[in-house]
Amino acid sequence: MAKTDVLTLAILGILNEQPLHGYQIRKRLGAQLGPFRALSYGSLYPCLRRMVDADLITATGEEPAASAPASSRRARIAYGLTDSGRERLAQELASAGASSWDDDAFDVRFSLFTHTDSATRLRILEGRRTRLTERLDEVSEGLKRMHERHDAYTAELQRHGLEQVEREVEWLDQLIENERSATGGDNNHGTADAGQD
Amino acid sequence: MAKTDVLTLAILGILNEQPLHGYQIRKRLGAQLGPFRALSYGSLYPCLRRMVDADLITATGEEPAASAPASSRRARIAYGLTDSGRERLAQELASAGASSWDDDAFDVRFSLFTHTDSATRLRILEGRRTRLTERLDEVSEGLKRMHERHDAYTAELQRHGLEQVEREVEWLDQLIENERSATGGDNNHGTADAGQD
DNA sequence: GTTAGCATGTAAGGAGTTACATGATTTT
DNA sequence: AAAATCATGTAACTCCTTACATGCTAAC
Repeated sequence: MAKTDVLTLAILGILNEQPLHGYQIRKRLGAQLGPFRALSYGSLYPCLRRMVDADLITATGEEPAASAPASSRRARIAYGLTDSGRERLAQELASAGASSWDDDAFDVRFSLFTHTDSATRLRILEGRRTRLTERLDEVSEGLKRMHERHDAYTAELQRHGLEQVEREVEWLDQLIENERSATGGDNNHGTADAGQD
Repeated sequence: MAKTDVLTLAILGILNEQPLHGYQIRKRLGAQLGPFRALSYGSLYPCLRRMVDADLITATGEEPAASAPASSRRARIAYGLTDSGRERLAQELASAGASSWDDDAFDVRFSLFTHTDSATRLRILEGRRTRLTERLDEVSEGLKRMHERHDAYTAELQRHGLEQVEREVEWLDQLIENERSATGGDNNHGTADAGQD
């Protein structure tokens, strides 16, 4: 099973809704994953190229119709998923490995939750939660063993960092709770939206 | 004026207090900048090498004393600042350019605030605050222009991201206020701790 | 005596950015 | 007609990680 990196997955998710140009993919990515995470073209286009080579997407050059042959517009390439790409996306959406809750992967997986089944959503949220609390523990351990104490500013930086992580954990707790109560009911939407129809 | 990257600055700051081995520098870095940010040796040692070449630090091999010539212990290298290194650190601590409030540089600068004068601290905090509110604005703009709406999960991710940034701004506001009231008084400690004594 | 932690390094490679190079379309 | 935005791409470079290679020292 070929490895799918985070960027590839994000693009697969975006193109699942509709074919788009490279430029538009970039904007979408920026809009979905926040103000940061704005990817450069120097990263995007080579990735699209690789995806075409791997037969996950097709590049459709907009060929000027017979109507206006004179104004041959510059290549505007629309990228769309192949069957193979749709299959790969479905595969990834059903998985919940460590790479789903890494710092850089979690938000991409989360932004695809509408197309993920409830059980997988829960596993990812819990995995992420465990990852964060592990970190919290590491810091506490580190603080205990630290012989040389921090100055006031360094301590404040540390305190603030811990607080941010704690809040993230609370956020996850809420989401997990919601997910659990929804599962008890009837709501399990989107299970196979990415699959074959 | 030679450019000082973030890692170099962090090391300069750590070695200003006492000479340390590479291994210890790494631990310190991890302890000061949080559980993440743990640097690999593959990054650290080449940087130390560059710093030695640039005459910012000296590498002192621990030579076995006459007492125990048999157990010639493996090279344990203590790194310490040169005068040139101390000068460079003082220079950096007095500056407050854009590179002081970038995501990856801000916490390093902050962890050195004890050795930074009050005016510079204030400028850095304000610069960081401006950077963050600019981001907040960008997102709002983006949301306004977005035609295709987000699904519930993507919206939640966005909301949470904004909330985290807002909290960071509140944190900065507190720090800025503290800094202002302290300046009014007498407190301006540490101004030239890194300078010549 | 064996595991865990201390200690130093190199080589290969991954994932991304910046700067460059080009040109079309829409808005002001 | 100028400016902004849409649009595609490449080459060089930066920064960092992983995997490897080596060996000492303290604790259990």
